[in-house]
Amino acid sequence: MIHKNVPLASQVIFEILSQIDSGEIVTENKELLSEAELSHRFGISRSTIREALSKLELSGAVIRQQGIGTYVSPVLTYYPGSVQNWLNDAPNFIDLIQREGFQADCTLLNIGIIPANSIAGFLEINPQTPVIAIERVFLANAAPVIHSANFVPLDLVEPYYQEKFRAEYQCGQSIYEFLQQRCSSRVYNQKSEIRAVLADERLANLLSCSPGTPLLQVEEIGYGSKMKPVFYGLNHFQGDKASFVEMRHPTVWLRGV
Amino acid sequence: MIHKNVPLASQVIFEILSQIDSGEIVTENKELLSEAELSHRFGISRSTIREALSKLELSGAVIRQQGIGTYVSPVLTYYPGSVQNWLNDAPNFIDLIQREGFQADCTLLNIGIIPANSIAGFLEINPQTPVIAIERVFLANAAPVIHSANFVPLDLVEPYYQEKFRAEYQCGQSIYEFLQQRCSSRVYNQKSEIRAVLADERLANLLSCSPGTPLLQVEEIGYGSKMKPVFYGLNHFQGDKASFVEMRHPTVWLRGV
DNA sequence: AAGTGGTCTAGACCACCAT
DNA sequence: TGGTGGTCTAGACCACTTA
Repeated sequence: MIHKNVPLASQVIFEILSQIDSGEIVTENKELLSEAELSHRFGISRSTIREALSKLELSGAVIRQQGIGTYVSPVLTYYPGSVQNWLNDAPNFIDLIQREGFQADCTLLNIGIIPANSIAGFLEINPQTPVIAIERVFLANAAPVIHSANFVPLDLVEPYYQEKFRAEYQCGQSIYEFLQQRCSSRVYNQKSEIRAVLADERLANLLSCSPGTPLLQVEEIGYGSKMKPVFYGLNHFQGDKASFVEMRHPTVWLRGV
Repeated sequence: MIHKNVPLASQVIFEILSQIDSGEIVTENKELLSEAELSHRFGISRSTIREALSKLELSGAVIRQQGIGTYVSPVLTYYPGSVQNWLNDAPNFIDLIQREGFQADCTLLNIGIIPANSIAGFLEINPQTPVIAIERVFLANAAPVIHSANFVPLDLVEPYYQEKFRAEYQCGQSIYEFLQQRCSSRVYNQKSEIRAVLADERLANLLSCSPGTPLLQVEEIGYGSKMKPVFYGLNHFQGDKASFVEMRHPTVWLRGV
């Protein structure tokens, strides 16, 4: 069942993940069918199969070993049915909280236009350049768990929206959705820096915890078209309620060089 | 200057990074030469050029935009000459500390054979199965900054080494080097979970900080051949002295699905 | 020796963006 | 309209592992 206007490799990814769930194409102890076999079974060239497998490998879903075969990650075999989660890891805090089974809410603390000042460097603009600042708290079952501050250069925001953002801002929206909808900008790339910090008076107050509580601080710079910085974000997560999971692999591995 | 037995794509990656540094193939405002132009200039098929660019994109070094072009990451343009660091992100704590300009040292706290017990699940073995446990502290300019505990199933360790690990263990070695050298195992894939925690009495003592100091806790499971778990690690980083940097990008992005 | 994934080519066509 | 990156194919050969 081939759809038009959807890359074959994407459809192959979806098919492979689905059939991993149902066990159709996993021969035994996590081993996947060979590339040649998949190519034949789907009626698609091996190059395209390989492209799909590459993406799956990079997302940590499988590993491939020359001369042996392709193996399925325990993350997938532990949680069969997790295909959808695997594909859509959209970092929307509301979704993130709901996915964990909590009632999710968002409170807007502040929204306004200020000079970039100390974050000008991250956004590669002048300190006087105005940015739109958005400060929010996200709640899980009514308890605050994430504090989030985002800053977007004002000249990116579409003119019509600059006039009425106070009235029309949608609080639950992720910064990516905001950039897409209000700035016609996509985030292509993002630099994240993760640290452990203690809650100060203000954060403790906003997150309903005591000062000195451990927090995960995530500082982000998002890059849009032509590597132009489109937002700066500073987020704090309650340490005992949040964690980051990451699958790692050798990124650029140079054999012999 | 083409070498044999080294994949062309790897050589292309190296050439591209070098020539980005020297500015040869960056036309203006971070824009790279087109794929066709690179293909012609290197005398290599466009598919191979594309493979190299894919890896560079996934490592965050460039972004590509359909209909526009390929752009170089600020990480590279900010720090020209950083090519080598970009290629070798070997997670060896000693190197990591030295790279930041400190004197690096390592202290072995404990090494021994114990039953897997509570970490058996992570290693997919029985609780009674023996594992080799290695507990270390890493120091920067003589101040302890990282506490590291690693556990490797004993049956992976080569028999000859099981007898004399106490005498011959090399403390500065990363767990990856240990697995390679003493277990003939490679780590293909790794799951990392990052949290913020407070130092307890014992950790505070080992890290020369007061109880209640914020720490980054990184819990790791390394997977080797055929997705077999080869080590479990629990590391703690002094929060104010360590941070993780990560370049993100849409991992598996399904157009239209 | 057989089977696996890894590399590489040449060429075709499509989707997107600027002008 | 022309140029860019994105998709896809068919086929060849290489490198590695296991038996």
